[in-house]
Amino acid sequence: MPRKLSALDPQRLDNQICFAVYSAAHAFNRVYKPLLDRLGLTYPQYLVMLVLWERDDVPVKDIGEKLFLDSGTLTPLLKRLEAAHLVRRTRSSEDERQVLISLTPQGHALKEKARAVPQSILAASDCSVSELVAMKDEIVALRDRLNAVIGE
Amino acid sequence: MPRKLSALDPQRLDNQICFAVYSAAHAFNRVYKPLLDRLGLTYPQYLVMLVLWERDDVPVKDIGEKLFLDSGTLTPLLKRLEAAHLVRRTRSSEDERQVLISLTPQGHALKEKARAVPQSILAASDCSVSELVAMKDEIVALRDRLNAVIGE
DNA sequence: CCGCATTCAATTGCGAACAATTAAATGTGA
DNA sequence: TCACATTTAATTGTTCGCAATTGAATGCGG
Repeated sequence: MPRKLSALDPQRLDNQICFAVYSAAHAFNRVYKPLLDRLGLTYPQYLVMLVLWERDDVPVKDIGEKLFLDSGTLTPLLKRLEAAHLVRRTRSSEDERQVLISLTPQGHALKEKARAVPQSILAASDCSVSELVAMKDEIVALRDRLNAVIGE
Repeated sequence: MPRKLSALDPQRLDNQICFAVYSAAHAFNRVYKPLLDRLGLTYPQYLVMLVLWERDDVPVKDIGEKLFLDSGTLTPLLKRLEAAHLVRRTRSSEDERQVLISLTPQGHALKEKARAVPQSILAASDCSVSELVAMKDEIVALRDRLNAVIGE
């Protein structure tokens, strides 16, 4: 009978990388919360703003592809950003199916106020930049392998 | 003016480890979905079952500490597991404030049916066990450092 | 023993996340 | 041109996740 096999038991919570990732995501969320509260954003809203700060006037679909989110998540989220006067939602005239998301002046201005956020996160990570970059690349590679098997 | 600094821009989406973790968590969720559907569980419910398969008759608080979740999340989730006849919820007689969660026979039996899940995830990860263990340990260490700064 | 803080679960309200469906616009083939 | 499939958002319904509050049980100091 196994006695000290717990360190190898694949059915054990602490041996599962998925739980490590899951709980790390929540930990990030909790660290971000007070920083983003000051900006009036939730974390997913912050991600959308990051996308828009890189490229403005983007269809909902493109945002979804960048963030791996669908319209069921994005539509209400974008309506809240619109209600907060950070973005505008306009039907494309070329393709009436698309809704283009563009930044308002307030949305643009928020980028400056958000500049300190990544530094705060880096500090909370208590880790060198190079270590974080290496981890990030590994996690992204894992994510992409997982996403690859979704469509069989 | 910066031209090719995007690889260093800390405000760029793809440079943020938090987004890597966030999107990897969702990717795991999508891979788990079809596997857990067969067990009639969601991913957070599966995590609770993993805890209970390790130790039965646990107060809600202990489950919350293991999974970093609070009663606002766990109470309704546990009620759904109870409705599915996988767990029982009983007030502790020693301390009437506590609700003890115990497995039903069906709940116990589900552990066998769930045995194949970690292997499927490993296969989807397309990665050696030792690599995954190393990544897991790094991510857990990062998570614990993040959680450490929450309470200042 | 009593008053009071603490602990624990439950509740309420809001914002994701996603499956499934709907509806409108567009593209394509006969 | 017209039937039909595809694309794109929006909608509906269920489940998380958490902040804030509530209420009951417990523990502690005086």
